[in-house]
Amino acid sequence: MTIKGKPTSLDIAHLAGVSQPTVSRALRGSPMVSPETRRRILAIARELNYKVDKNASNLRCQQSGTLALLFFEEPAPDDASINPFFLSMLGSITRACAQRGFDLLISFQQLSSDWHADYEDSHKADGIILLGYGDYLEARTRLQQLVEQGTRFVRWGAALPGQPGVSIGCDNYQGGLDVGHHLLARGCRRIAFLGDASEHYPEFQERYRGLAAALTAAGLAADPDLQVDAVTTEQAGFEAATALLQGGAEFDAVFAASDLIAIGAMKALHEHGLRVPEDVAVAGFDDIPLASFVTPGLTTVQQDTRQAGTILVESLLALIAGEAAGSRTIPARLVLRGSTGA
Amino acid sequence: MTIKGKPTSLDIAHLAGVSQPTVSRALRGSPMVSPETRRRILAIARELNYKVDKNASNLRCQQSGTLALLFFEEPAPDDASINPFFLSMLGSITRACAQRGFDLLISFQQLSSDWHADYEDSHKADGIILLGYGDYLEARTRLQQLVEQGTRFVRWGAALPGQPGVSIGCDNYQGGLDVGHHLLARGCRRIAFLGDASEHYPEFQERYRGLAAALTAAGLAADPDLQVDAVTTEQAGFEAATALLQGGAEFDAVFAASDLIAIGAMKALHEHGLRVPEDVAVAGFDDIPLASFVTPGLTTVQQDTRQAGTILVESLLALIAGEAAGSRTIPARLVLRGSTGA
DNA sequence: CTGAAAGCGCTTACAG
DNA sequence: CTGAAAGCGCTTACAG
Repeated sequence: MTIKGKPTSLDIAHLAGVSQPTVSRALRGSPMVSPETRRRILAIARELNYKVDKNASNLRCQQSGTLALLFFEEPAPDDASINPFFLSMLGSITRACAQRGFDLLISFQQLSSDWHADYEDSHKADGIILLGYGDYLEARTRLQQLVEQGTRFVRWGAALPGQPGVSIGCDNYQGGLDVGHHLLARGCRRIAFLGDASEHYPEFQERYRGLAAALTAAGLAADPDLQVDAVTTEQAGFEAATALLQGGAEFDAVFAASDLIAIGAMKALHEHGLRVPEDVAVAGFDDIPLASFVTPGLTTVQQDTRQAGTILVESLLALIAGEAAGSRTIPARLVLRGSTGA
Repeated sequence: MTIKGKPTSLDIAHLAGVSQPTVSRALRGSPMVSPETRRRILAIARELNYKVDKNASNLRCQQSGTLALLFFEEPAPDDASINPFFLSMLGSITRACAQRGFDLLISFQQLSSDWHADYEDSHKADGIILLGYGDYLEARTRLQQLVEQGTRFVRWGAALPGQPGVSIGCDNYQGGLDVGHHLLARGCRRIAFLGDASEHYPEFQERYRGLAAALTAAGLAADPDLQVDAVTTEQAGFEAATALLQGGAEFDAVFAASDLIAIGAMKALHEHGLRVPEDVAVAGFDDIPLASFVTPGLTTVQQDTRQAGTILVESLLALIAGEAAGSRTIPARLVLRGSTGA
């Protein structure tokens, strides 16, 4: 007997001399199949390289065994500009999905496009993971829509009160506080902050608040002139630091809202003949792989991406299973390297 | 009329007072539907936020509208160690898929695991894109299996004669040649190569061959003692350069098989008190985003990831459509920066 | 322990 | 231009 095209469970059934449902049961490990029958079926299935058709089983079961990962980044002109931190998250999310037998569908979406719930509505995914340092105030409306439509989703971001849906994020405030304390302990007094510190970017805002709290505790105040907006790219960090230098601002340290910003800032400092850390100490946030490989190594705040990915996936699976899942904050950890003289 | 759960085409049909197939036709833009009927159906569909159930339509049409992207990297202990170059490819592949209305399923696989054709056999994907600097000789057997099973796939890699399946790669030989010529023109005579140069890694081997050809053309010879194996990580580059330095090797330039290796090597040189480019010139390969942001900027060979992603997707879609598709090589472009004194 | 039956939500000939 | 019918390949009550 020759089978044209991919084998189906009916083909296996004919070959094994049983009914098609029995094949299905055997393949799914149902206890209601005799060991002998199961063995025969599995052997044939293996020989034919049979794989259950996911479209059929998903249709029947009304679920997909797939999660969708959506990046909602600022419109980026070039493909290469994905933040390495998120790519590290991507790795751990992929792994967490695989461990639980879920596939991962990914998509890089503009904040502006009309993706909301598309993946779930079309049954392509059972739930959605949102990742990205986008403008929170713009994203908020869409998150609200998702909640109203009953879409299952979790997002990586500042886990603050009053947000729609489930957010998993690290303790940005504590991280900023730690960096502030550290820089102050190294003798820095005028600490510039590179990154948006408004409610548009709650994570950066929290980091800035942590820094400001450290300054206040030391009897100092955060100087608004030393805060320069920057999105999360080396280029933005380079430009922000350059602007600060050309504006004649005086500072002895830079706390960048992300490592990419910090690396761009270090380049600008270098080009202006300033030494790191002798003239200006620099600290970042994220601990991307390259943070330890720039010269000098970059002091930064590590976010545990492995843990983050696991929690994101587990929280989403809980939502899908109809269980409760709340927002959570994971710890941040200061990592000392040469850029602050450590 | 209230609908429980997600609306189906049958719900729309009832509401519009037509049959269910007519709804399907209208939604798919069939010309065999009167404008008036179509308008009514589309309005209702929009209002109910109806989306075609992909599982059902895929089952019916026997295709998935999805491509699978599989990374087959060396077993990596930590999630963060994905080569930024591939992540850049990931971005362009995602975009190319989206433009053509295909979804992208991704998976990070070990070379050792038993994924071959799993995605396609289970109808989860119509075809597979393979990405990774794995050991080619190990991968080869699996590629051969894929070809035999009739799986549609394309891979990024050295497009050399005699390989199973379709390979898309850049002109590694020309890139290595360009780097060699450039370093020689800067006065370098003893050029170390960091990276495996055996047939296990044909891309690296080609880069090395290019370098060797440049040396030969200048009346010099490649010194085997100056070639040190290294996989594509900063750590490996750091270790390879350190080994070279501690072994007392004399060299005035380093050509790293990838930017990550180069960045690790630069750190090692720095720690040994050697200046780049004054004491040792350094060049890499890939032009990852950070290459321009390390200090000094890294001279490297750019592979056009946008074009690569587009060609990979187009070639795969051609295979899926039953058309012929062959291996292709895309140009490499030397990018000069401070690390070679440019 | 196994089989006959129904049905998941679509798409596509086949009639009219 | 539209509808009735069949069927994609599964899974899961329901009988026995």
